[in-house]
Amino acid sequence: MRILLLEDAPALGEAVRDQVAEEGHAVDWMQTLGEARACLATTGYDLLLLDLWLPDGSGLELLKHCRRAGNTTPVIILTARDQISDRIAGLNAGADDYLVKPFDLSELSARIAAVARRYAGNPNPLVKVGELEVDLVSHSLSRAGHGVELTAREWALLEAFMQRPGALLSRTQLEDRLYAFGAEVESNTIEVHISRLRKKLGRDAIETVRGMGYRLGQA
Amino acid sequence: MRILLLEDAPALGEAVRDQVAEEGHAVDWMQTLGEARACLATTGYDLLLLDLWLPDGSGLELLKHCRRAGNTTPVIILTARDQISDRIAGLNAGADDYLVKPFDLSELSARIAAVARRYAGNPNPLVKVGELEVDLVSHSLSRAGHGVELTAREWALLEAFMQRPGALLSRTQLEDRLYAFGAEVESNTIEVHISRLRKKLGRDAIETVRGMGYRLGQA
DNA sequence: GCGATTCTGACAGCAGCCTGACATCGCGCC
DNA sequence: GGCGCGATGTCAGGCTGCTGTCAGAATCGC
Repeated sequence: MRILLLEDAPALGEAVRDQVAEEGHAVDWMQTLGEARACLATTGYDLLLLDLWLPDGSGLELLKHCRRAGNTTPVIILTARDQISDRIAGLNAGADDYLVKPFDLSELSARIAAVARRYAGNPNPLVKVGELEVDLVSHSLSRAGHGVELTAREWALLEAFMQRPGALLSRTQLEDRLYAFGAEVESNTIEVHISRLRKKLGRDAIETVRGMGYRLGQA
Repeated sequence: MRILLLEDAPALGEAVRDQVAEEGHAVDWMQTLGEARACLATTGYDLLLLDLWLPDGSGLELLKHCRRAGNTTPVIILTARDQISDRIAGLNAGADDYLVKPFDLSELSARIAAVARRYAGNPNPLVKVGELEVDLVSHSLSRAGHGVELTAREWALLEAFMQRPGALLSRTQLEDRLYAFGAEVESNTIEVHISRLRKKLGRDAIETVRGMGYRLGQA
């Protein structure tokens, strides 16, 4: 396959390039958005490996632009640390998979192989929290193997928790997350939504910290 | 097979010619409408590869002319990127498939192979979703074994869903997909098209996720 | 036991969605 | 050019069920 690698860190870029090349793929390694854009305009690729944070912009922009243009080339995102928010944004923008830095080169190989297979009908990547399996692409969710439907607000709540795993979120933080600026909410809306979420996810899925807020259970 | 390639850009034309020739097909590469017309008049082809924008006119004219004359030779259109209107016009004019520039030569090979298979009487690979069978190559579709005709917009919608199986697509994503940049759409066009698609595909084919978007049913 | 806090069932209002009807546009045909 | 037809965009009326609100019950900490 012909692969475009966009990664500004020299050490990592070189390592990835060598690894992938060794497996028989043709790799074009670019270090800036501009270069990558130029390559995309002139060459067809079978796979894109995108770092999100680059000196001249975000790889997300590149991805969105491609998708808007009808380009369906598979994309694997390389995110810094455990920025689930980045992953969510990436998958929403049309990425197929993601890898968290630092990653094992053999894991990268596995994902590349998986992407190749995906065209044979493999499922979307899943994020697991306890007995929950979250599919950020299809916005679907299963609990202990059984499908669960969420409403828009419930999904937004769950996303808020997933972006900062294990974090304690105050009611105010959650409100800021669910409602646009200025849209003040009175009463105990958040509590009600937490209650509804618990009914669907299981009572222990969300832990109450009295006087402080809520936390997504790690059980 | 004997293939007529009509493409005025020298670099691309040469690359395509070499690639296709390498796969054992006979290629006649022409750079103007006039030349191509002359070839068509004197030679029988198994496949036409048409660029739409040429120095002396539009490949569309050639295509329409052929179809009007009862010529059913398979046609693959090579469009500049983002020109969705061109694609729609091309398909309406009787093209069998299109490729968006820049495209991967291997993708071109795949499409040509698909044409060759059909030519040899073998069916294209079908994608099945529920009771639907979709042939993305020949742009044909059947529901529960019975053929279904879709309009251009309906195809574009269905394609968007098929390219990311199971994904939840927001109204905005779908709009980006159906309409070129800048062509702002007001009102509930997407909803209406979804409704029309459902009428043809069956009510359960497309699932509504209130407040978030739509998903192609997996049933 | 008592106050503070949180949970949850019930309900009404309305945002979001569906769909039939109509206007418009482009295209082919005569 | 005139005509007919199908595709597409727009709109409005009607319906569904999400969502915010409230109040009473339950729980917690002391």
